[in-house]
Amino acid sequence: MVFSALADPTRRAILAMLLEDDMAVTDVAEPFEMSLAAISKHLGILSEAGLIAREKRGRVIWCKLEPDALRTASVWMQGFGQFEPVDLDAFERFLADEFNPIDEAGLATG
Amino acid sequence: MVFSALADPTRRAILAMLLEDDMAVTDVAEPFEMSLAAISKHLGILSEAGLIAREKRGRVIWCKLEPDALRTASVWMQGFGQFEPVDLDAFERFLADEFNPIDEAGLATG
DNA sequence: AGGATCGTCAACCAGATGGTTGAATATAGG
DNA sequence: CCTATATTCAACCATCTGGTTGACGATCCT
Repeated sequence: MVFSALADPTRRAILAMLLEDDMAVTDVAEPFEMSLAAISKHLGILSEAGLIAREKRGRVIWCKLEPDALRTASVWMQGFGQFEPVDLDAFERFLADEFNPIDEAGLATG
Repeated sequence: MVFSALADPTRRAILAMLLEDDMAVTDVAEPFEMSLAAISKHLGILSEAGLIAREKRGRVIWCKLEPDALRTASVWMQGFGQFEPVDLDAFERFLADEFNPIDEAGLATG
């Protein structure tokens, strides 16, 4: 379920990282202060929700954002929001603000 | 947290009901096959997430949708969705489709 | 005042969730 | 082939979640 997947700050942080670029599982895990297995589980949940896709190349699994699921859920939510068109700047603000999942998630500093 | 609040099908069903009109707690609970106390908890979570507001008039507490929180979260999600403007019809389809929370939630039939 | 209705609170319970560790699988490379 | 790397799997654990029931406070009505 998309919303359950988004409910966890670690997973939102992962999505934010993948917004920058596709990443290998190990690299996704690197900034977090938790085990690789935990991150692997999170990636499984994100994948199950359709929010990311995983593609194996050699022994490395590449993760990339799958924006459709988010768009879909966003449509649902906008149904309640009375459809004022959304502006890009607001998103930038959130990424630098308290809504920022990176701050909430237990990221290693450095 | 908005996304945790949205993660539960009962709560999404409640939001869909409130989209129609403001409702008293008892009336919100009526179609569900669970106790009033359970619904009261759900309303507390929705309220905590800023998704609804509750106003006491006499002994009745009226619940109404608070679309700002949804708009806010929707903005965040659209940040990942590459910002194609969203159309209203899509929302209508969801309400009649598998994304419909009313079907997922344990609603009494009739 | 007294009874019925509206809603929440508190205690409790089963199952889901998010984390851990250690073993297992698959691939790359010397 | 052998070892190191990349990732998942399985078992386990603590905490959160969503439900229950029964008691309670507040309000309306007669």
